[in-house]
Amino acid sequence: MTTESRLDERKLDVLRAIVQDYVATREPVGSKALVERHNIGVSPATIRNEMAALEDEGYIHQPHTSAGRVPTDKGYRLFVDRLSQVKPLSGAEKRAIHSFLDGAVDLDDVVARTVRLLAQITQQVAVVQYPSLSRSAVRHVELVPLTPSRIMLVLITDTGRVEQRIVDCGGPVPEATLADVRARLNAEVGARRLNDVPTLLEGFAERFAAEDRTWIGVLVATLLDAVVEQREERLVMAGTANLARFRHDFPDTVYPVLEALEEQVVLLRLFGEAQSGLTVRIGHENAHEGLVGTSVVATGYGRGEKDVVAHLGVLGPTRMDYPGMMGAVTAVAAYVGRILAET
Amino acid sequence: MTTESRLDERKLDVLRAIVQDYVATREPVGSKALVERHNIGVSPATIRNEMAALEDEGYIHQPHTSAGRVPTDKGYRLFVDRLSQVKPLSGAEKRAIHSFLDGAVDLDDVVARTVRLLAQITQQVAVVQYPSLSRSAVRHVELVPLTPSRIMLVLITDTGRVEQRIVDCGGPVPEATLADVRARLNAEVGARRLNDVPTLLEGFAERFAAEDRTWIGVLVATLLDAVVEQREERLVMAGTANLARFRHDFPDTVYPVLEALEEQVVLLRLFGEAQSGLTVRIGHENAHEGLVGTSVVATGYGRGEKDVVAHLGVLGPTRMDYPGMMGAVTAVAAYVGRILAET
DNA sequence: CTTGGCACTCCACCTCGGTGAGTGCCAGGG
DNA sequence: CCCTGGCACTCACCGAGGTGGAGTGCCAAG
Repeated sequence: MTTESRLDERKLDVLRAIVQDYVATREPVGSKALVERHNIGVSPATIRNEMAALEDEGYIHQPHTSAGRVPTDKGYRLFVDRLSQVKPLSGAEKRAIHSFLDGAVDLDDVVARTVRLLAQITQQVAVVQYPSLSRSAVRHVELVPLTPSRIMLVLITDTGRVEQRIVDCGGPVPEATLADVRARLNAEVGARRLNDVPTLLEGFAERFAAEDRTWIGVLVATLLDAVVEQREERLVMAGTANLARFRHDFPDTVYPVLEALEEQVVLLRLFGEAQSGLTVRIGHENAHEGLVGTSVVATGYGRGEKDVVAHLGVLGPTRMDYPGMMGAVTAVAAYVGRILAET
Repeated sequence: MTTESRLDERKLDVLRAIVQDYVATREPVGSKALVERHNIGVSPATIRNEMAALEDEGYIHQPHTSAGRVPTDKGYRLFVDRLSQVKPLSGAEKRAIHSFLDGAVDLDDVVARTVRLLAQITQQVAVVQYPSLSRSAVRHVELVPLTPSRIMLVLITDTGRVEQRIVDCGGPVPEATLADVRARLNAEVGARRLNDVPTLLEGFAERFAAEDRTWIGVLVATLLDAVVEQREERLVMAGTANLARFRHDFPDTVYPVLEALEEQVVLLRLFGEAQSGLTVRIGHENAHEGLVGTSVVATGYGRGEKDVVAHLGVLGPTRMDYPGMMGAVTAVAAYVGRILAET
């Protein structure tokens, strides 16, 4: 049948071998070298025929006549989808995750350690997204008087995130009123999802005495602002130095890549389109000019299977060790999830 | 006299011209090109003699025979110390600072915007240190019950920084007791410098009922931990992509520089040794292997002249526009200081 | 379908002068 | 005493060949 003839078993073996060798050596792999390194029981000439077919189908590509073959993005895609499996971490790496992450004191620290860890074990650029506000729930809202007429509003979420805003009330606010507002605010939104907060607080100010409604309105508005804040889709990154080590893998320079990485928007989109599970995006699939030539391996993380609060992942040249990266990313995500669940 | 002969006026002019031309063109500057671009009223031959003297004294250096001259670190040092003055920002740049920084909502945001701004106007790598805890004062300590026996401790400083810790009390704590502790805690340390907090809280737990002393002891210990936390010497960085643009200025590669920049310790030391005023550190003066070849222009910032809470600065190739960098760094520091003073 | 052989292609590397910018030195002039 | 023009010298840079080797495609035979 056609599927059999077009993706015959040995042809896939050849593709797999090409990907592995090219990832290992960064040199176009020729038919002879291939039969030497892998014990396929056929001659170079046979391999050449297979290669010609693979090239016709767009899985590999020849930089120039009389050079070996290099996988195309399509070739890597097939490799990831069908020819490889996630490589579990070594014991040493698992232990490294434990010792590295266990000392974290708060959310900032967890995120900071995670990103450095990921960069270190993958030797790539690591990106970790802060647990998104919108998917978490309110743990507590605190109102702290700074001066008689100014209040600091502190929003604490169950992911451990803390947001703060200063509210100017326009005039002095008695401590008793403040305590009342604080209590009713917490009664209203405590333990509720942030997504629901805007609905819950509709008409909140009207329940108070007329003279207080103005500043309470401002207060609520500020709180809502903090809740929906887009900026809060924050990211941290580490391991950019690793890019320089792979500079031979980029057509001319690392510059466009570094540039793309500094644009928060680009990075957020990288994750925005990602599924909650393990996602691999290869080369041109990234749909950003600076990132053709790079692949992203990402996954969601959270306090449980279903509860994805953000994403994390690594970015490197398309010529990367996909099975290894996938293993590292999933393992780190799982461990971070466990830590989040504990706090 | 000897000083006159060793640093004669024209020789300094020549050095200044060499630095300026080299910074502008990145090419070793020869005697002929120099007389053409600057209207010094002498011939190339004369300049050659001056150059030979400057080279003897170690201010400039010849990459190879029959090439022009390049300033040495010592040459840049003299240029910065005696041959240049801080270049004020253009109106457009000042306006950019305003519009960029004015929208900040909280401390994190101020820091994030500042570092991006600095990277953008200097076209170098920008580094901003978070206002250090140790130099700021307590604004408020909040205790939020999460479960009957667990409390979230939130420390708010007058620089707008917020620290949080979770405290396990081992058993249920009545709300009334908690309120009492909160009130007395704030009475004790409110508006005091963080440095003084350990002393102020000595014996704090003893003032309460015996059955509460244990958990209050834990609480105080956690608070002190947050106060002295070293990790809090945090930094943010932006503009690493600019390094790639200057890759021709680095002997072989940007890699060691990126690597050095990823080590928090290295960066902290960069600032740690810096004065509160404007500091320029050139090439080997940085005393870090990866950073020979780079210069750092840094300054302290804070809510006033005397009140330096942290540092910020830029890092780039030694071949940088020192007067411009110095102007940008001081201007940004001043503006950030003003914003801090407002909140 | 596989295999060895063969002719061909093209990159990577090296060598080798030519060119030009820049220097150091020297002797003459103000 | 300092400046200047002249002159010989040095050396990086560049482009033009020339060579070797790896790899291919095709074909005829097994």
